[in-house]
Amino acid sequence: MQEIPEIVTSIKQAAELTGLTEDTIRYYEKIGLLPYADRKRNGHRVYSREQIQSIIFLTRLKATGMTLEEMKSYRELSSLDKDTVPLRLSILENHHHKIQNEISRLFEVQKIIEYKIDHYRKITQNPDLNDTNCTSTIKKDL
Amino acid sequence: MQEIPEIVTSIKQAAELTGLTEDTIRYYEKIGLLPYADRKRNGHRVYSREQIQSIIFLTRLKATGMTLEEMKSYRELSSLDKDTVPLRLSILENHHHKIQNEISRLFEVQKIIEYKIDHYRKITQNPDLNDTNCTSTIKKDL
DNA sequence: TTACGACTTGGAGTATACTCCAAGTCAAGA
DNA sequence: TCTTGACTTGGAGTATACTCCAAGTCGTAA
Repeated sequence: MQEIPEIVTSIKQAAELTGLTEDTIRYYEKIGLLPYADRKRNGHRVYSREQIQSIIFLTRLKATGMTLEEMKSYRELSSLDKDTVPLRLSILENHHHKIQNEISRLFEVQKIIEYKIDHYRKITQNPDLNDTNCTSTIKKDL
Repeated sequence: MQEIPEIVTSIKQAAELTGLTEDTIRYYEKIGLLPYADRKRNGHRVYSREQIQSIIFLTRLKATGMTLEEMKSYRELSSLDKDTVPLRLSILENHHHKIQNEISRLFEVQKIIEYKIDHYRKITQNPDLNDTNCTSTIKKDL
């Protein structure tokens, strides 16, 4: 992780720090996922360290399968008052739950893939094995 | 998981068994991800148990983020001869690797979310806490 | 025989998330 | 002053993965 300066003075730098493209950052602002950024006198965007960190957090949520709309709801609530804390909490809990399921699913598929890899390894290491036989076993679930 | 009959005689049933919609199954066949299915005399699609299982395996790969194009490449290789085994193997190994990374990423985000949930819980359980203080800590990375 | 329901086809339309472009502005250096 | 480069905007275009629709076919039940 790069050091994030106190103030980020160009969209290019913001893109580098967040891993998004400049276009994507502008797009996120356009659809209201990111708040309208402050501009310099010449109209160029400026970001505080906190803003950059909040963008990075969004990219993490995105990486876990949250849609832009869901992130938007969450962000909109975050900028409101105390009353929304239970709502924010439930969004996070909900998402936590989804990720847990996702992780379980991934582990299951991982096991299936490992089983297949094993079969293919056996075939390559022992070319005398009847391929028809092996692949048909594998082909059962492709 | 439902029992899969030896022969599945309607696309509706195939959809129920695989969790896809009828339209999606037709779409997959249209783009060549699924082989052209046998038809009854009236033109309706029929599937063997093995074909249903292979569709289910595809849905699992998809759930792990494999694109339709990647699945298509894999499937096309699977229907070819022994020479493609090393290739199939490398596709699987590659994907296995990707899923491993994905799982690590998910765990990391899970930790961040747990941290936030914790903070929000503290706020709700102790309403006397200065909210401004707490949310600002959280808001640092939104 | 006619109506009905379950399917068929090709093709158009949609949602999501970008990605690209043209035309314009502004500040700094030659 | 002119050019260059980094940005700005609104809007159009693209990729992926469906999703929907109109028109037609087939087999059974009344």
